[in-house]
Amino acid sequence: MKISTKGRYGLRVMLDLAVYGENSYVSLTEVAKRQKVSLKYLESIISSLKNGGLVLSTRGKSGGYKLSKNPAEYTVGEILKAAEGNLAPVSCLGEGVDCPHADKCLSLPVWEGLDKIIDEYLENITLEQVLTKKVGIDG
Amino acid sequence: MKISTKGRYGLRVMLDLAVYGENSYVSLTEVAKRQKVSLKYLESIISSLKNGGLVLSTRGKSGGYKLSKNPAEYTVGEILKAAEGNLAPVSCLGEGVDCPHADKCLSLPVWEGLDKIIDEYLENITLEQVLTKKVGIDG
DNA sequence: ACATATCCCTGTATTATAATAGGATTAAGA
DNA sequence: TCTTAATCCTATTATAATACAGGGATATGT
Repeated sequence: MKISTKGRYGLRVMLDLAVYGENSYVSLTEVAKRQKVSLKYLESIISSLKNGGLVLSTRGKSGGYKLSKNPAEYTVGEILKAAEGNLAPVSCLGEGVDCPHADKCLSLPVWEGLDKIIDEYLENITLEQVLTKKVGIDG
Repeated sequence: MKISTKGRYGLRVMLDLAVYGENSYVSLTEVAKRQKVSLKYLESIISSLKNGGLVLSTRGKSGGYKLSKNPAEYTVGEILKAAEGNLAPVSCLGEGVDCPHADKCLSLPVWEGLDKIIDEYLENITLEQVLTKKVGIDG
């Protein structure tokens, strides 16, 4: 039950862009140095965020990436989903999956409920809250 | 964010023992056939459940495994923890881990909160509830 | 004694994830 | 035009998870 590095680094990149890219584009080279991850690995991760429309980019001199909206408008859930692809705790809950044993699977309701509470939790935290340390462990 | 096969199969073994081992020991060979998993793989999984005291065993003829208490007395959380080792969504939340960057890690509160709601959810479902399909997706 | 089944250890093939590297193409600013 | 940096593609290495196999030792009921 681990969040993959794609998800974790994806969130860190978004936080980095929120901090350092408020009115300008930030080059990935800078982000990679600050986050101590190779440029090449971040490249593959941010391409998912780009495809999901979570970040904007320009090429060339003084180019780079920046957020496409305000930190308060992102949920951690949408960031992790864009970076990881899928947050479902079992593969049989993925999009378009239709397990033939679903009707007699006793465990399935457990995973469905787990998926639901994870999704609800992550969709109710905004990037802004993470940034300003307003993420409580209670409530 | 996937539950590993150890956790999933561990839960299935416990459900199998609850159904077929109410007043006798069940051999792993039987469980393996029913669950369509190799005996050897199940062997390694059930040894964790045995070490955690979740199942009892006897060797020899008509030996096998059975639950050590009533299905209503197990939580899904304790079963998954015994089978998987650890349910924390990031490794820095594991037992005895003390990350030196914890104080300035913006993401950490997110993972702590996630860990907490996952744990609360799984600790509030009993094996009995799973068995009798009393696991609701709501509430 | 014998068959059975746990217990335990090593080994192995496959697949996925993690992390990086190299290089070619394209767009944009100075 | 030159430099910079995204975009995109393939490839490599290391590590972990998945799933199984073989075999030896030990305990147990008949």
